[in-house]
Amino acid sequence: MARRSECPIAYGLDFFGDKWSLLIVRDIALHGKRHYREFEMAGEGIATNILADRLKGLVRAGIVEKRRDPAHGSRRIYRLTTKGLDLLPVIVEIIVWSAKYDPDSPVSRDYLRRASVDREGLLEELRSGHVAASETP
Amino acid sequence: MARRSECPIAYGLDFFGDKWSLLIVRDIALHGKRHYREFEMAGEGIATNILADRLKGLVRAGIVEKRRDPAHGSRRIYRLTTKGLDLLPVIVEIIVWSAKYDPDSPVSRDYLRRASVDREGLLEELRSGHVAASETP
DNA sequence: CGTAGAACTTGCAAATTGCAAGTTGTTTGC
DNA sequence: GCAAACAACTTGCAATTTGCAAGTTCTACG
Repeated sequence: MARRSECPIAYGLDFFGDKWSLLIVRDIALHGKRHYREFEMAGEGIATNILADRLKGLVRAGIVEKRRDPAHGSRRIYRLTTKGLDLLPVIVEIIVWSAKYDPDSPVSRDYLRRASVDREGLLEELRSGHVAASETP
Repeated sequence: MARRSECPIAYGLDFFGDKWSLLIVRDIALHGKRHYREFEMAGEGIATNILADRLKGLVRAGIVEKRRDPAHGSRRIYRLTTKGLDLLPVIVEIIVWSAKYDPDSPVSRDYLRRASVDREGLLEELRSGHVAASETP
């Protein structure tokens, strides 16, 4: 994949600039999902071939890591790498923006308050418990 | 456009979840561009029909506002609304992420330092001088 | 009036997406 | 230990979207 320009925004969008990739990151980071099946069931109704394609892209980009499930050999476990967890600030800002402009937003006032008053604390909390297996010492 | 789910991230991505929309916002917010022609020339080589389509979408979404250029009647001026300016935090976080992971990132160390140490000041500075005409009192 | 510049629109081929069905590799139940 | 059941994909194909090139419209400007 040749990059479009030197721009950092274009660089990022080349990895997650589509309607699905960040939703997969959200499922892992915010909803604790780890299996293919769970992503498929995630509410937005992603097509299974697109899901496979996006997961492949995220793994290739080093944002997500794929492993066998030690308990069930036919299952795979998907986790965020540090690079993937570092997308949390982007995701939080999208949440804040949407909460402001979506008249039917489900985001609580408390969450928004915390995002502005205790941003680092919120991010730290979201990060906790999400260390990819290959990156544990 | 029916929304995909109640999720705030999906809500946002329905507006700017593609490879081009945020680059147009970037051009206006960070590079001071205002005319169709300038967007076309912006380095990434967007196709003219796609540009027209994205601009239409951004205007419909209330993120960008379109006006006649008082000086040249055949020109149009595109500006960010408050809703569009509120995307700056998202853009800044994408810049920070890309700077960390792009080995050829052009983002200066000073910029990154400021983004973490003086986030609000940086955002305020980026916002300045970008009030859409229809929103000025 | 004729030419130019800016902002699009249109036509069409190529690529991507979405849907449905099929395949492969475990694991579980009898 | 063999059959049915999962889980994770892959494949085929129609529909939509993208990208490229060329054309159109609408104010200037000389």
